[in-house]
Amino acid sequence: MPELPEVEVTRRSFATAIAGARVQSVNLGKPLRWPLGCDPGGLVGRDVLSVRRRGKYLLMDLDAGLLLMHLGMSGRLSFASELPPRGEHDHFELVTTRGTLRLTDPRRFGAVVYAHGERDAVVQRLLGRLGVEPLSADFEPASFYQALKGRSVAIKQVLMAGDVVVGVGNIYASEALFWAGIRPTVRAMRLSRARAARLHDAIRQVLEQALATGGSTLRDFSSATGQHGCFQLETMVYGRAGQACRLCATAVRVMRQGQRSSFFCPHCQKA
DNA sequence: AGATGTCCCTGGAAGC
DNA sequence: TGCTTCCAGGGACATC
Repeated sequence: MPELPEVEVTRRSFATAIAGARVQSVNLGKPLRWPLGCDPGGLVGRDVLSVRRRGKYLLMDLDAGLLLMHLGMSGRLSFASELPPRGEHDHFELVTTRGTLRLTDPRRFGAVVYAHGERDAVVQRLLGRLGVEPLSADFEPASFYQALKGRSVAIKQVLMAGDVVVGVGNIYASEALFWAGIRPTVRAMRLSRARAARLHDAIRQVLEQALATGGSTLRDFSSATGQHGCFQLETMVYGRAGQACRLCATAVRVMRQGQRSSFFCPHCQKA
């Protein structure tokens, strides 16, 4: 499932190529998570200026308005001058003078939403509460520690919520907590300054490592030009319940937190 | 305000 | 072998 590294790899794979393109037509499949929010025909003739990323959202700036795109869990973008015929899971297509951008999403948790501009209510609703970008200079240990101070829930759930730091999904949350030596159940406000700093570093390193290796995930992922990650992410705990920890050989455990699976090593990760 | 639970969807795995 | 059930997950939303 696409988390920050996969979304960023996707963005980089087509952002330059599509910049300057003019929209020629729009094709819609089955409904996605939210309606497009405009007449598809109204996009025809618009120019694509750039593609940015905020959290797990891609923002495609047009000469008038912008498109917010989210890959959900199973979404994947393709961009090419010639794509295979549309399949049953292809639910959004932007045909442009530079090529066709296509969203393939079997589970349809993804979305493409039009906004008139940055101040549009839909932008505020979707992006307004997002936390800091973990790979930016704004993500620094002191303010991260302060943000955790106000939260009484488990640290894993705070990471996943996205209002403190964005882009960290179930896989990278589990992995970062492993590297930081912190059990997923520890209440955020109970973390010491030193442990918060270790977690801050772990989040950065896990995401940067994934990004550097092409955003490979456990499941099928490829960029908009069909490139796969250059290796399968070797997880320490995620998806490894019952298997030996790669550091200490203790059996990795799995538990449920807020309807999600959390994986941890009971020896390497302390309460 | 923060915390909690629910829902959306379908492919694949597991269970019978 | 073929059916049914469960599970994966992001994140908005309603409710407390």
